[in-house]
Amino acid sequence: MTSELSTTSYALLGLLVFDDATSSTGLTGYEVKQRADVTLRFYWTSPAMSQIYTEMSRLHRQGLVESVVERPGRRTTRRYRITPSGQTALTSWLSSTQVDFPILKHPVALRLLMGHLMTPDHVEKLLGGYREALVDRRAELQDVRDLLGDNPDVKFPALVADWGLAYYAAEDKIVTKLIAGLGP
Amino acid sequence: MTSELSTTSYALLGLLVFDDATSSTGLTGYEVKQRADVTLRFYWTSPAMSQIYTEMSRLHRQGLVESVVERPGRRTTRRYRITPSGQTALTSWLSSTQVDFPILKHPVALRLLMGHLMTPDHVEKLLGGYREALVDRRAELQDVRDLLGDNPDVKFPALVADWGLAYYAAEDKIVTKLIAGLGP
DNA sequence: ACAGCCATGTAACTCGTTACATGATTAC
DNA sequence: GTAATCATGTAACGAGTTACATGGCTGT
Repeated sequence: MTSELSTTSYALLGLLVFDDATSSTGLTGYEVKQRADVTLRFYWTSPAMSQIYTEMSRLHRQGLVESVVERPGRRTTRRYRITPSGQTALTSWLSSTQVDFPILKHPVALRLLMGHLMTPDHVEKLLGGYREALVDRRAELQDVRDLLGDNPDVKFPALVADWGLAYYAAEDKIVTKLIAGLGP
Repeated sequence: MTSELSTTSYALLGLLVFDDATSSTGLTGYEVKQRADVTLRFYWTSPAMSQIYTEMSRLHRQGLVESVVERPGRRTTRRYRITPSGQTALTSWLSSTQVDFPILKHPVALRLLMGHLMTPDHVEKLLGGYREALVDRRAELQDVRDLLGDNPDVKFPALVADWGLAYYAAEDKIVTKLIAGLGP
């Protein structure tokens, strides 16, 4: 019955697991998207709203999440919570599956490859623009990191955020050197 | 006429540009795949064979590449070369398009996020396994880098390869620290 | 003769996106 | 009252993968 799920499905299930720990009534699709935007976005992807909803129905169909419909006013809101079956599925995915090597889709590096078709000025602008974007990204992730603090409940998310921050720092250093060494 | 192409299309066009500089008769789809495997793979993706062929027909339909059919024996081989129109398209893509921030799909970081569902031993194995994979990857890229040498024709590919090597080195450092700091 | 590489393509399918469509609630 | 945010879903499409199907050429 539990046919193969995509990694993204498991990622979303992971978000629900964290919510579950806070013994809440669950998350709406909308809220799942918000969580994804501050976590998954940095080292996986934050799926589009439409995909979140499709993914939630899929998980529900497979019994990995349960949904409760709320009607506080006139609006219908559906809250999702992970089920014990979902917990099991997630844990077994964590332990059993072979872990793929990360995939990097780097438009800047791709363009730099063809640097001989650009003016030196243009190449420098390309890399400079990337550095700026990197600074912004890093600041966004730093905000997330600050939010996590040293709360032991989110020890691992904090570790991952630190990882991301170190990665952005390294990338910044590399690109700075790259720019400096362009002339000769 | 030149409707929007995907980044992957331009990446493949980029491979043909390098081949063109060597004034060859062009590349077969099969050879394009081989080139992609040693360059694009590290910072974009190396498309499946089937996609290479589809992409080549698309580029051909749009006049960005020309194809020559060879029949040395009984087998039909089609070689692709970039056209002046393709050169223009590539150059204008390089200068005009807004450059997206890199996308990282990191299965290891994603799993670490849910570290509280794993045993400490398992977490360590996860990260350790990643470090090993990283070493392999790095060696593969180093081979490519060595091939490029200091030939000025491939100055930019060499720069990008160096970038990749520095990235893998940084990642290795970060993960090593991460493993060391897991206990407390 | 047999393995392994060279070579090309189609078909079915999945994942994910954007566009479309709709409407309630909240804060100013 | 009106803009922003909350909230949910469907439809059409694109990009990319695996599976399928076919066969020539080369080295041992």
